[in-house]
Amino acid sequence: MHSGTVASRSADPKDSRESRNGDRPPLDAVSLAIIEQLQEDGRRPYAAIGKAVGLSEAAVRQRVQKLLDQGVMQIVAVTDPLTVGFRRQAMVGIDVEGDVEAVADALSAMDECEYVVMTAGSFDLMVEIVCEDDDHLLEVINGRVRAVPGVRSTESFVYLKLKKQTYMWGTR
Amino acid sequence: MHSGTVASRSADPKDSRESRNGDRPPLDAVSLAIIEQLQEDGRRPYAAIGKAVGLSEAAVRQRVQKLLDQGVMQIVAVTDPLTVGFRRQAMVGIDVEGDVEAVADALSAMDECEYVVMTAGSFDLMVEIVCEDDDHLLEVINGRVRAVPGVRSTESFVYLKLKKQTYMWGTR
DNA sequence: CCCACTCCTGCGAAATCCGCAAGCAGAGGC
DNA sequence: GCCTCTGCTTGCGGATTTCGCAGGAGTGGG
Repeated sequence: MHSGTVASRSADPKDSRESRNGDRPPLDAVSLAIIEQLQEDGRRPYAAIGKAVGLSEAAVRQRVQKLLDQGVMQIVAVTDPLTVGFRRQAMVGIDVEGDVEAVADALSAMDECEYVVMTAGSFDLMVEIVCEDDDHLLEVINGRVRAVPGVRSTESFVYLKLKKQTYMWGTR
Repeated sequence: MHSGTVASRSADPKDSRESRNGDRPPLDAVSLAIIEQLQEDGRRPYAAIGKAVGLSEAAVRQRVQKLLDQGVMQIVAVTDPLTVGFRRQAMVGIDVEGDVEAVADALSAMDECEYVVMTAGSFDLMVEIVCEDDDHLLEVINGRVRAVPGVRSTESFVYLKLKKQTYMWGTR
């Protein structure tokens, strides 16, 4: 991932956020510290986290549970797609006519779209696509993405090599 | 995140992969199933995973440990950057003259660059940048990214709204 | 003042983690 | 055939962690 919006409930497999994100209280320093701990190791025990942030084990547990319930945070395994059998990835910039959000929703519904963001600039949308092989990628981009009503044009950037990927916000 | 390369050791805070990714054995079906379980819930107990994938608790424990050690998988907390105080994000497409990989390495060294990928197409690199505010973003893009030797030109796509973000490869 | 609400602490009971040992089965080298 | 290596299983305890619940402290409303 990237940075990004997070599923509103951890049980929910997909996540297309409807609500604005600015509606929640800004998150206090202690919760930030807890998140940092879990960004280093998602399985770190609550007691250890408590020791690090100055809270009891039970308090940490309650905070973590709330952060998960609120969808502020998810604890998940992340992998390198290449080692898991997805050999072709691409970032696709999309030019839209009409309702950009509607197009974004349509793209979000596709399994192959891992990441959908509305942007300012010469593209209205940027979409990351993860596929098994070239045929699959071609089918998704030329067959399905371009077929979405409102998509005026697309430009693809096929991934050659992933150089960096982190999850460390808050840690700086 | 996105899809992406993963740190070669879970202890390592940053990750700029040097090794090719195709060098590892392709990962068997059972490991895939374990990863799927942990993508749903990074804290799921080993016994529960074992029940789901048809392995003993001890075997799951060994497999997970190996996957972590090998850097195939990481278990981490992921958040919505907006709720954690990073209000400006952008995808930046970069045109490079000379050694693309060297530029990628230089960008990877910056904390604000969350995601760096070499691409084919009208950009040589795509970089995701996470910042606190507009001033910070401006400073990073115009001050630091453009200053990297070999960067010929950049094009920025400021994030307006994140619509989707998942971590579910293998789950399809 | 009292009530409701939130957040924390402390404490047992239950579950999980973790290391270890012994045994078994399949793959490969020779 | 024999040996080794790898990986899984079963079983076992002890240390650790999780989890639910009772209780206290602080805040704000009526």
